[in-house]
Amino acid sequence: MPELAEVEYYWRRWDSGLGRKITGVSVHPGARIFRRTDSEVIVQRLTGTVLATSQAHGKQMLFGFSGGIWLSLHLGMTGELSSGPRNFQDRKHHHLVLRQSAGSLIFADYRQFGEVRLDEGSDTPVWWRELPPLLTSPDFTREMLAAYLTRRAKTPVKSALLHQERFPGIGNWMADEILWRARIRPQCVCGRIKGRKLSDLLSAVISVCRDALAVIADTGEDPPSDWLFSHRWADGGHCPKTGKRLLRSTIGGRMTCWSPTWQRWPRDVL
DNA sequence: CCCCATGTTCGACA
DNA sequence: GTGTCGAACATGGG
Repeated sequence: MPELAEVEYYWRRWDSGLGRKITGVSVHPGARIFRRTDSEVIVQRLTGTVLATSQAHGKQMLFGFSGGIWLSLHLGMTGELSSGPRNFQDRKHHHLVLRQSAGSLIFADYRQFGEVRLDEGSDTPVWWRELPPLLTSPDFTREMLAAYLTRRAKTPVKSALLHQERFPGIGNWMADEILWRARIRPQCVCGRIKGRKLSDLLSAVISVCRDALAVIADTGEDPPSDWLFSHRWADGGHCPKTGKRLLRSTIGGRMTCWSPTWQRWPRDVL
């Protein structure tokens, strides 16, 4: 699930633990999510600290603890954050549980494409500060987008939108949603997107991020049925704009869905 | 048993 | 340097 807005939703599941002490940490040693930072290190460093801050940036989340400890989480394909009772009994996929007197903060990721990382220092980790500008911030500009499209001139725009170095938080369904709003075929190579279409793409990137956050981040609910979202998962879906059959195929190794008559630009592409 | 999956990384190769 | 492809990771669902 987790793309920009779902990450925002999950990140807030740990709000109940802010300002509270970590009395213990339960881990599943050897789980793949600990491939970067050993689970024992996490237990040692976090136990006894206070969860002080939390923030999200695209698909990344960062939790700050007293004593200059930073825990960052990536949800991968199937990661989830939640809270539970103090005596929460961790089961098979609850790989990391932070214990507090008032409750438990839980990270579960059954496929374990997600990752846990620990950094130390009085300020946020350097890599965190160097993350690319959020797509909803004024620092993400038309010039930036244009430059990236030029650099990836031969790449299908669908694939380019998945690059986290330029489009932090965009995932597979958001990329399809953006191109549907901009009325651009996903196979279109980046080098062809200029002028009016560049403007369409820019506003679609920003509006899909904004709207997804507005709709999903508070409740975790799916977007409404007038988005492409709910029609793109299986063969046989219909475009909410035209009512016509959606097409699906693989681009850059990822399932892609589009509306052939609605997204008819460029006309010579497929 | 088979195939598929909202992610990322890495190696091989053009 | 750019781009593509497949594999790998671990698990469950159809």
